[in-house]
Amino acid sequence: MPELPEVETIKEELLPHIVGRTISGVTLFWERMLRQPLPAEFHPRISGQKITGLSRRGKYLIFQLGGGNCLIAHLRMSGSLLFGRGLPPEYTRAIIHLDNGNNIFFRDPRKFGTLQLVKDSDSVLCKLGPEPLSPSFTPEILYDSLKKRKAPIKAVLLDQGFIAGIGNMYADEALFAAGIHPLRPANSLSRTEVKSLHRVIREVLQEAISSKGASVSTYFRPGGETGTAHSQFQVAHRGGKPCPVCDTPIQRIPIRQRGSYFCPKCQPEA
DNA sequence: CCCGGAACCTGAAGGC
DNA sequence: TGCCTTCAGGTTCCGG
Repeated sequence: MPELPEVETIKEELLPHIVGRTISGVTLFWERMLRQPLPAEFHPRISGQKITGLSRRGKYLIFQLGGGNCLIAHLRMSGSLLFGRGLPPEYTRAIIHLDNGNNIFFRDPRKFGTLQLVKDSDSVLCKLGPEPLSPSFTPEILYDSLKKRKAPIKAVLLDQGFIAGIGNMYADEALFAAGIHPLRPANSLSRTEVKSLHRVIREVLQEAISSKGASVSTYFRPGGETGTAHSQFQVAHRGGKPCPVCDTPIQRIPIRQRGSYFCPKCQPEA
């Protein structure tokens, strides 16, 4: 599932191939992925637009276009963007055609991914919380915001309006690295614990970016390669296996309908 | 505002 | 073998 490190990798690897190119057209095989505007307005507005930049905010990818438009993509759970020419891969839901014959294939078996063309990217991105890797995200800000939340810390880390870009895998990894039980009420964390959590969130995300993301299930990089971050996972998707620190079997419990993996000994409930 | 649960989807995996 | 159920989870929407 693409989370911040996966989307960051896609952005970095796609960017050199597409910036400066012009979109000759977009093919939609699954129209419901287009959030706005309606297809009749979408096609004439995007065709012929030059791609002037590509950026990431949270798990969103933002294609900056000439003419004051932005194309915003979200890969949700099973999406990937594959770059190339030739026949579209299986499960391709949209194709962004470039003027030099190359394409961006939006592959998405689960059909959860979205595209939207907007004048102002902030209309979509304004509800996101801080970027965890930005300098303005400090331990003090994290502590103050956690104080206002009594939901399980795991659920709060997944709230994109609280902090942007963390998904199920990296939330589990960060909580393990900080030794914090995922069900702990967010407002029960001590200043020391929050300082530690703040540090490991950054470390876990930064290391995953260095490994080009985690290829569990359907994540691929634009060239079709996988990432290797999952090979460094301590607890995520490792239910029943021994904790790498203490050998206790890793537990899996549902929190907000999502599988949460943790070590009951290294991450005590109290 | 805050919280929890359903809905959106489809392939994979497990049960009988 | 084959049908059926369950699981996977990012986001949005809805109800309390």
